[in-house]
Amino acid sequence: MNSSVLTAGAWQQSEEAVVPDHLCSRCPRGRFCLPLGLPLDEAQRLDSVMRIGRVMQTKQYLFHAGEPLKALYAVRTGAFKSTAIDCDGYEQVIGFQLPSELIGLDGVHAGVHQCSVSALTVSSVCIFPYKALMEMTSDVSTLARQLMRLMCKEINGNMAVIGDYMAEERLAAFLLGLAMRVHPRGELSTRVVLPMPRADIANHLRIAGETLSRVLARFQGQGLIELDHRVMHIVDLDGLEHVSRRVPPASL
Amino acid sequence: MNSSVLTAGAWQQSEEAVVPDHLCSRCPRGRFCLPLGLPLDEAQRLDSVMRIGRVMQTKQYLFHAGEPLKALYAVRTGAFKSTAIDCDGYEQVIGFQLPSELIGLDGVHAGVHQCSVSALTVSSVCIFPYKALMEMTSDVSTLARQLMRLMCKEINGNMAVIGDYMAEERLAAFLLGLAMRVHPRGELSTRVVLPMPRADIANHLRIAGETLSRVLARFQGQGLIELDHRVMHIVDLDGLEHVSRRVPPASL
DNA sequence: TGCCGGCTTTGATCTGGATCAAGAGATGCA
DNA sequence: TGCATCTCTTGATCCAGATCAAAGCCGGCA
Repeated sequence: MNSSVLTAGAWQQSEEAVVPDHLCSRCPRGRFCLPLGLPLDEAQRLDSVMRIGRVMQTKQYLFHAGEPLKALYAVRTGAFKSTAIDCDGYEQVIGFQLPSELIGLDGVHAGVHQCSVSALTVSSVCIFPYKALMEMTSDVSTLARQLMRLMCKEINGNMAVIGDYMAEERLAAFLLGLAMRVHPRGELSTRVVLPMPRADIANHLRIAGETLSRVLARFQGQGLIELDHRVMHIVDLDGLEHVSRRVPPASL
Repeated sequence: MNSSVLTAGAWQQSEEAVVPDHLCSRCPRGRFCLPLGLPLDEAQRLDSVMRIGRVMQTKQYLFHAGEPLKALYAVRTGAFKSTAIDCDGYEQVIGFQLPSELIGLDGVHAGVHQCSVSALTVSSVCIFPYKALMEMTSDVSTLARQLMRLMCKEINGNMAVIGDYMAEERLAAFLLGLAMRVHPRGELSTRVVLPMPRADIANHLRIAGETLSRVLARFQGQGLIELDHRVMHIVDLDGLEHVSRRVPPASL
């Protein structure tokens, strides 16, 4: 066993970390990733299925919409965005995936991916070949339940984008959501590195880039956040939560 | 067997019809209602479970949000609306239910209804006590699959309300959706009686009542529809579809 | 028959956010 | 090191739709 110990945040975002070993049952993220809730012996069965993906460069695609579902992926390091093409041919940013989050559920229903997923920064993933995973679920019912749970979460997760909230509410909810997800299942972190460009955030929230920029400036003026390029500090958590109050929590 | 024969539209909307008998396996709507796709012998098993509800008066509630799920309901005659209360205490119209459509799926997940459902006109329903229904699904797998199908449909059905479509697109999609649903699974009917007041439509589509009124006027001016109070004729189907083109079909 | 209270339409004005336009930092590359 | 490009911010203007306000219109009821 590798003796290096990871601190809670060591593997998050841009701070690359050496993973102690390549087993779900030993992974420091494991408690919050696909093996969440699995008893140790079942988590160990995941080890035999999981493979480590090659390092992915910025803008490199994990898969494209229309391709058959071959595997599910868990983000190991970095960040991804999933996009779809709308009926007028414009790209829609469906969502972002941070470390320990699952990618590929969009392809489960039809067996074909509905979105394209690309890396926002240098990133890496764990690969769970879908066929092998499904074979496991038949006798590991906890895993099946966990997959269902993650699907529901995915469905709910996009609630903030829908509804007719205004730009401030959407953005506040989005920033809080990110802050919650940086430490998965841990408490909210007040320092967040935004791994995506402004344009992607604006697209995802369905507001113009200019509006995003202005609302961010307003939030800073109101002392809700401090922002230096991609690095955000949440200064007034309660204030930010109050702005987003109308948007349902949408997270689990 | 009752010898009276119903024409395709006889039971729809305000035209009250005598139902030949009170069995799912004999019901003229059955082909498009809960028993859809069930082999005859399994449809007959539904008969033993189904009960006929009393006539419901306008504005009378079928159930309220927060009440435990006791039964699923199929609309027999009339129309219903389902509503929820948002975080500011305002009523949100979630959707409308027309004859042969199922009511109560909102309570399946939590065992407690998430919406309140009330009659828009004098209406009647078929009642399927949930417990008995669930006991059936365990050995009638077709029924379980049908229930899943209807749930997915319900989830998809509200897609038009989300997304950032403009008032014209939303409304065109809504009117087309109604026209499709009046003859369930049959072809679209060009004459539709809107069973709900304008205010409910506006609330559901998240536009102001005044905007709704103006867009309806515009549609008439453009020769897309003709409208006399609650009675709508679709004049230019292709035109209406073109206006709604950006909104995903959302129906099955 | 005439009045009252819901609905629905129509008009005037206001506003959040989009769009257009231009400048200011960053970042990359030769 | 300097130019080109991309990203982000800031300012000006425009527009869809909300809001405010005031009629019509209809059905119910005394």
